Amino acid sequence: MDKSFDPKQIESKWYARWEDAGCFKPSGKGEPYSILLPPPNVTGTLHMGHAFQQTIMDALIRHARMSGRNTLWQGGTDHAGIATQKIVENQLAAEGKARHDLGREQFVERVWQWKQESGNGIYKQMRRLGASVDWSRERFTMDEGLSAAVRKVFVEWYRAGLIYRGNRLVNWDPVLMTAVSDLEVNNVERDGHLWSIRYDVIDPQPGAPDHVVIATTRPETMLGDVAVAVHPEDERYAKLVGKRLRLPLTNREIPVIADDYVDREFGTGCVKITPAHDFNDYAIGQRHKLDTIGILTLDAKVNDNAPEKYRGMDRYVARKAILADLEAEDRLVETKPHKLQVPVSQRSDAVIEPMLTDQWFVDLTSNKGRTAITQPALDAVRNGDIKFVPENWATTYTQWLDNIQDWCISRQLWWGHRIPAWYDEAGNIFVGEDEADARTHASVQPVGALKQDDDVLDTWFSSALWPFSTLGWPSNEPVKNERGEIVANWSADKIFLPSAVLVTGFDIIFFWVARMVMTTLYFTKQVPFREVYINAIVRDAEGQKMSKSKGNTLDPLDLIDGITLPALVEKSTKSLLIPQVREKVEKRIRKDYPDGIAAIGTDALRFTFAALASYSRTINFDLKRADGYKAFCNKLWNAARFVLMNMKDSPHPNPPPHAGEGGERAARVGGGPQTEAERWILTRLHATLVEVEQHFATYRFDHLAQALYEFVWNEYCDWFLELSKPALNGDDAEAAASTRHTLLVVLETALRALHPVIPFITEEIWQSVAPQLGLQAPGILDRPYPRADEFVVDDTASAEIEWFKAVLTGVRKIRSEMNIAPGKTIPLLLADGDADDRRRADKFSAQIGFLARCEVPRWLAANEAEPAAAAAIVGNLRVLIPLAGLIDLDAERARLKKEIARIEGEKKKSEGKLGNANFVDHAPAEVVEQERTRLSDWNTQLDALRGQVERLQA
RNA sequence: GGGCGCUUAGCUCAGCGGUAGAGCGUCUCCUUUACACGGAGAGGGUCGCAGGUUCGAUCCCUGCAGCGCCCA
Repeated sequence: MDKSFDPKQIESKWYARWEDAGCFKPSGKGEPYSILLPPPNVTGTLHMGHAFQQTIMDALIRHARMSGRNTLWQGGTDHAGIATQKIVENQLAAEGKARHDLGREQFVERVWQWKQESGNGIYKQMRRLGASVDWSRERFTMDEGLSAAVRKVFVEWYRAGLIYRGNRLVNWDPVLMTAVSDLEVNNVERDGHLWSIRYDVIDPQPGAPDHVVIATTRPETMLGDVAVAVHPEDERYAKLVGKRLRLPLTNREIPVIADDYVDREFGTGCVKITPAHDFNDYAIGQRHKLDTIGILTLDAKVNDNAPEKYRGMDRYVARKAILADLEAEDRLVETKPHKLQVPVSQRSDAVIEPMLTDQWFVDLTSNKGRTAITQPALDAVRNGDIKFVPENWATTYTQWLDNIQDWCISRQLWWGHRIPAWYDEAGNIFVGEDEADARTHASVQPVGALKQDDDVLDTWFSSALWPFSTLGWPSNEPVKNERGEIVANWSADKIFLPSAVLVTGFDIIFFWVARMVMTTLYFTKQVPFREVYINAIVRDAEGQKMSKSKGNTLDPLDLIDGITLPALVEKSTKSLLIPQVREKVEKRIRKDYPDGIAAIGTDALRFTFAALASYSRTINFDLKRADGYKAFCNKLWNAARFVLMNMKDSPHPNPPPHAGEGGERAARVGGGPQTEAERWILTRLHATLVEVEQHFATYRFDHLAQALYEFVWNEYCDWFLELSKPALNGDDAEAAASTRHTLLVVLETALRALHPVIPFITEEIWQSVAPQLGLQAPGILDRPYPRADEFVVDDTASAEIEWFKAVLTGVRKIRSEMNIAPGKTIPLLLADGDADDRRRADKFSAQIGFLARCEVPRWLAANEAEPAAAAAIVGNLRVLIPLAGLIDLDAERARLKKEIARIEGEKKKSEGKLGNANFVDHAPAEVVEQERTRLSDWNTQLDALRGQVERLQA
């Protein structure tokens, strides 16, 4: 093995070998355990969030696989309707073409081509991350099988009366020219104005107002006004209710109505009502049975319902014209600055226009829809069939479902699942798997030819079916891909439903999680998953959201492979079009990464993600932490080097010295480990594995990572490896052989325990370690995940080693604080102490000498004069380092006094507690007892320290 | 407006009723035969503020302040 760990060399080879050997396919044995991969969009490349999420999932699935479960983690991607269509449209635009120039068929063909390239990029990235997904069952939301599932669901729900078509107000993106989900609309605060406009009353009554003043942020919509509303209890306008107003510019007559939706405090208390272009107004319009007058075209220009002079104007141009005309008529009473919430499309940044259009909806709110779909989805979480982790996300889920609207599922796009509905020339609707099926189920005789609906379904409609469509539903036959390979077989694969856990971001609880629950419950009568682990959102080290325009994004591959500063600047700025932004981003990158990014490798990146994955809802990704875990990988690597260097050089060099098959079993049978150090490290291994198992069960990857980190570094490397050195080189051949074996056993076990988090390095090292133990398995994946109960707990041995560590630490402290050169061998005297101390000192004398760099410790004879010395206190034992030529008397006195002061403080605290009758009476007995023990320990130490100071005064 | 969360060492974060922790950074010493991506040690925190519950509060409760997210 090389002297230091080089991720590049080892990562390249293992993934392909694992995949070729079929390691990621279900074993067919054991209890099923599956994880649903949130299918990445084919549009993109993987970002830090994906890398984080996939690390978590991969750790879980590898753990389950090694634990003997029949695991399935199926690979796949999502067609991402709008986003993908937009990308290809942009490509066309660069060629000076629009999608209509190609026509639907050719355009879709072109998207498929692009999907092929892009999807492969994602798969490559996932492989670099080590994600152990089963690629042989790769699915795509638009492949034939999944499309069949979409048609089936649509048709069944339609025939069950749960899908309907209606002319309703929807969020319309006038740039992309499609409806979008309310979840894809951001309300952004913008600076605008509030205009007050005077509408005159027709035939005013004496004593009653002859006009009203309405306030609006969108004056152009007045062309579609159908009423003015006031609050029913507003006395100012009581006499006007039922009167008619003259709508300026159009001369239309509109009524004054009363509705308690109106906020009397806002503006003048009069609200113009435009049902065709505002959601609240639409609701009022429905209540009062008002007309709707749409005044905008689908690309947000004024249409023919408006006076001729405004027709064809863009909505904002029209606004200016209208304000000017109102001003000219002296109807503009006031203009003042106003902050308002503007709905902006996440997809195009265009301002959303509420628009009355014909769309398809899933009924989630009528009695029928609620009973069939919404309520079961709520119940599944409320009754615990599905658990959220952390559990407070269940609140988010249930509150959203409690206030849900019908789901608009149609999109005016070309890329997606075409809606399986046909219209005849009379406008009748025919729904079916295909045209023939639609005709078969027709309730009326079609008039003329049938024409299929032009629209496609919301992408989430197909994603919602992912839990079962990927397993082959609804086909009863094995499903094949275009290469003729079987990718799913519902009758056999349904054992993987429900999946064990869904790992996903909180931002798609509504989009995806809730909808999967709805569809899966409805069509399979099962929950899609038992648990939902909501992973944190990855932010930069300062907690800022990662965004390209801020220049704080990180590409996981750049962390893995490293990148130079110029390359990083180039790649981060090339897609930025605005020079100022580009400059800002470049500046930031030069400041944050003056030397570029050093390669840390996949394993260190994954370990970092794990270490950061607490229940917190964001993680701030700190490169410095990643560096620390790179060092951990190197530590592990070198520990393995040490172990292997110390193995004897022969074909079966280290047969287990104790009978038994597997290494870990050998450690506890037969002669058993010969030294206490071995029994101690095996005890620590047991404790670590107990912890690890809990942390897997509770998704506390941070604790999991820390437990393994501490075991490997602070126990195995810092102590066991060091303790093994004297044993390996000592006279006791049996102890040396046993130690050699235990070094291997613990290392091999630690590698397996770590494998789910850091797969590459553990496999690489394992390949060298396994032959030493005579293990026959081809790779670490074929080995079982270690279990705590395979290792014997020996508390006696642990106590011995803890004593040893205390002695050694005491000596080291003195050496360091007294500036004794680390290389210098010093004499060591032992004084006081009890029989145990004598026994232990005798037993560990060689190790103490070796690790403390001292002569063999010698007990002070009963009547021997004690030399001036620095002392480490271990219980009743004093470990003395004679001062002569080594230590400054004053420095040692100062050191002791400082220590005395510290312990006096602790003692006082203890005495305070025990002197408090309330504490002694009320606190649990064991707490009081513990406090008494502590006090007694403080006293022992103080006595020894004070005695030592006195001796030095003499 | 409704809901959720956060505030602990210089930085990034654990802990959550009984002796305040980790990684990185800082300081000192050391190129000791696994590792300088290392070793040995040190320093560093009135756990946001104010009340309350309790024998005891960083931890539970209430209020306040600041920060953030989601929904309307």
